[in-house]
Amino acid sequence: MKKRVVVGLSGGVDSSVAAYLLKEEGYDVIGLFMKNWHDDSVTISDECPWLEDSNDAMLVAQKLGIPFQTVDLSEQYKERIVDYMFHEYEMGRTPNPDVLCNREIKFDVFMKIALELGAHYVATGHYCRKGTIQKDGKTMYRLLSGKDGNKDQSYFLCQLSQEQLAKTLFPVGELLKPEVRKIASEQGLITAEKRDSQGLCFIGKVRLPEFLQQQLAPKEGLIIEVPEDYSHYDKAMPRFDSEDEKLKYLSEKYHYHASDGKVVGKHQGAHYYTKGQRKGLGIGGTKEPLFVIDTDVEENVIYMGQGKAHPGLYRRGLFVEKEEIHWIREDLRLKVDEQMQVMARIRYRQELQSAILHQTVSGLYIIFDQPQSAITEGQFVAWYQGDELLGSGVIS
RNA sequence: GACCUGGUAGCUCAGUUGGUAGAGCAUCUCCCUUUUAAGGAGAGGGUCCUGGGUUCGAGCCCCAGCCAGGUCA
Repeated sequence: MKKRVVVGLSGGVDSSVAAYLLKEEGYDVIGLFMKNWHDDSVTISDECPWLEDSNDAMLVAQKLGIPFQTVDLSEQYKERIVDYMFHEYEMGRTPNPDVLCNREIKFDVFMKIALELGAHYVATGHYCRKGTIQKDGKTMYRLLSGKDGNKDQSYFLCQLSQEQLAKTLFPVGELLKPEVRKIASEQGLITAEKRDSQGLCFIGKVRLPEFLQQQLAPKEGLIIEVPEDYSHYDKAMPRFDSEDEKLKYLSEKYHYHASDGKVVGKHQGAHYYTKGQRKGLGIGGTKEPLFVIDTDVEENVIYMGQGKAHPGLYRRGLFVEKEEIHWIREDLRLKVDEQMQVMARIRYRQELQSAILHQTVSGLYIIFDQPQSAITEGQFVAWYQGDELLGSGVIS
């Protein structure tokens, strides 16, 4: 009896090839396209993207001779992703909807539908790999980075669980992008030359402030430039009575006040902006570019610092609340006071950075060897050892 | 009131001994990228405060005025 796999066909080349490879391996493959969003008014691209994508997905399924269906998950998307997104921005944080999309939609709602269709596995076109390891007689699943270092998408799957991983296949993870395109081309798949998708996975490219204005009303506020020699930056590292105090100190955020700098302009809402941001503030006249170093949605003030090297941009550490700590490798979960040497990233495609995890009663501190630029609340930090993504959490 | 300094792209400024203007930042576009950022490349943009004058020719010299900042009574 052939094992059944439901492939999430997105209408792109990666999932197309994933479906092809599974079929070649002898699986009973079903193609399923999910529609997540149908409000085209906020997208930048001219045509209606999902219609074209679903059509391409269908043509690929036809070409491969596999059954094809479309499911409309836009309800669940709105509840679990879009609402969360607005809420996070409203609080002045910067969410990562695509990480949530995988945890909540593709590998939850979608996966359940697949299982109802009798599937043993769900497969996607993600560039990452799954491994297994036997431990105490149990099989543990490992999430490994894609072989194509340039396309590695393990970060987007950093919130998956063992249960989700158990039922998942990543057929293109061992391939490089050019190889995927070559296979698609050889098989005459219509998506072979199609551009890689970009932007939010469910909407595509949007102008963020415009998109957010649907629910977050503009309100004018001040932009303040904080000088490089702001008094709190060059404080000498104090002595600490305990390890906890030191961790706290290293991950502490700066708390600015309007009097800490000079007014350089106005903005239309602090919740439209994120730390590290350079474009879109419209303030010129400086020698070096201005970067957002903090946003205060309570006071509706944006703080900026001049130059890539501004001290306000950098911090040695960050904190993840206890209930936000997620271990894919549950067996490696740290106990209070334990530490672990890892490589970590605080956003997609950031080069991995050497860091040490410190588990405390209240949560997990991550202290980097090198100060990191624009550590941003709401984004996910993911930690690795070698190829393997061990766990992740929301930066608080 | 007198004197001084300055008024050049959206902003901050540079412009050599007079030969019809430049840099950074901002903006826009493209590239990169299934988050938000960042990063890379390119483009657009100027009645050189106004009015006279000198000169073959003035942003640069002269005169008057206007505006801004400062100094002195």
